[in-house]
Amino acid sequence: MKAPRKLSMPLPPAALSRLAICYQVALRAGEDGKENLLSAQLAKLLKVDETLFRKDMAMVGIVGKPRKGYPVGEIIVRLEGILGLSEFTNAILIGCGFLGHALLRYSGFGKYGLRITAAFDADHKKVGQHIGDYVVLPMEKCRSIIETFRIQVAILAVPANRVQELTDWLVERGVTGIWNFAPVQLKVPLQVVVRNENLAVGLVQLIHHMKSSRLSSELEDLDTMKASNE
Amino acid sequence: MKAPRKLSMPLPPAALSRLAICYQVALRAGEDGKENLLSAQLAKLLKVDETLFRKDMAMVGIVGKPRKGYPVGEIIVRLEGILGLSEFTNAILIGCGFLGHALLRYSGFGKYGLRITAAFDADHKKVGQHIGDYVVLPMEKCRSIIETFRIQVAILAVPANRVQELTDWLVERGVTGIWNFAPVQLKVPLQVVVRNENLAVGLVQLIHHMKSSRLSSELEDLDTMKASNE
DNA sequence: TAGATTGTTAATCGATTAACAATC
DNA sequence: TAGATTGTTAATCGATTAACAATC
Repeated sequence: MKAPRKLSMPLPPAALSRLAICYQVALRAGEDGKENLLSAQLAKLLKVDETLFRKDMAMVGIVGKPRKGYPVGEIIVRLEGILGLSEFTNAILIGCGFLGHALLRYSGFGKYGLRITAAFDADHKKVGQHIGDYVVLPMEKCRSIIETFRIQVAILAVPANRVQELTDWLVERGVTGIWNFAPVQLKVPLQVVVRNENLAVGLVQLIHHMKSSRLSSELEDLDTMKASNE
Repeated sequence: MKAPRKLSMPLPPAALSRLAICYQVALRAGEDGKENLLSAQLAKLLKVDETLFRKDMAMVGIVGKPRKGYPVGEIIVRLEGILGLSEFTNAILIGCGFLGHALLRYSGFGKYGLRITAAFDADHKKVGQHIGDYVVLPMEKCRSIIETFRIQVAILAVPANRVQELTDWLVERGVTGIWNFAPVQLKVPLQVVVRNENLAVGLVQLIHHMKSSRLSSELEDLDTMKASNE
């Protein structure tokens, strides 16, 4: 067996997202009482080739047994380590509009190592409002919270025209990770990591896939017609 | 010049998401009154190599002028065609919880060719509620709306344990595109296109990037220290 | 004209798949 | 043992980058 990669060695981004999904699937299978999963099953769910899936497992040091498959428990434990889910990361959320609401109410982040420490909004009408377990704080408090809790990550659910300015401010105050929900490409210094959650990209992909798959099935129909004429 | 690809020829997925982002950036630049953009500027925003960006432009038949750059107006018009944003797609939204709320309130989908025709919820307590321009309808109405408006796309913001069953039902009724916001890998027939908007994947990527970039900067520091000792 | 910038072809790189060996 | 399934090495494929030519 080849040595699995070290804990913090960066994983190829494509592999990383497959592993994140694999973790989800394994969690769910564990809840259903499954103890082992075959690479064929998992690969089908993830829509990847079986071989690729096995390579991913090998890469993170998860070993399966021929005829039994991969142990669900070990997938979960290993991936928690590799994906960095076992240590908590402190985050703040800024922007308590409808999207901010939804994010604050979503209880699933904890499972992925993210703890939302506080929620802020620049709109004083929103300050003081209760959202789930949170009370919306004014931006004036933001600085001290960042310092006190050593906040590393900011989740930005603010309007597109505010987000760059806000980002600059946060970066100056030491935030090194931005989870950006506005459809804007942020300019940040090299040491800051930005992840854009850009719904438009998803939407474009969906529509484009639909159009091109419709087209290709029409072409197949044509082929079939031709073939049946011959 | 090489011939640009035909309208519905499928684009490589990576290129597709770059183009979607490019479209966003161009829209914004247009609003700011910019008439041309240099490949260097755009590439920097998209965090890709300039050459790659130019290849993307060439692929969709957008031509720039040396020393002037690419015309913003043409980027917008061309990409609207290529990305399929000029024809409308009818969609329904199912699940009017906090996330569903946020999606219904978000007015930006129209710009990307998606029209949300109606919103549904299985919970009768939610039925009748007003959310933005919508009134929540009961699932019983879903079937007739799908037929009447020839709905192709369903946006699913329902709990994870319901989403597969709902998907099966929708697929039987002719829906061919699913925009899934639950963290579940859906099983669908081949002709159905699924796009998962999986926040966990984004979160894992963000955290992993932060950890590995922190690590690599520490390694650099070590290198610098070594170098200065020599 | 010279220089900046676009456009294209060739080289590289990394990710995926195919083929096969190892193991239960 | 035979057969199914995992694990690994080699081959392929596609995407990105480098080098350079074309153009304003």
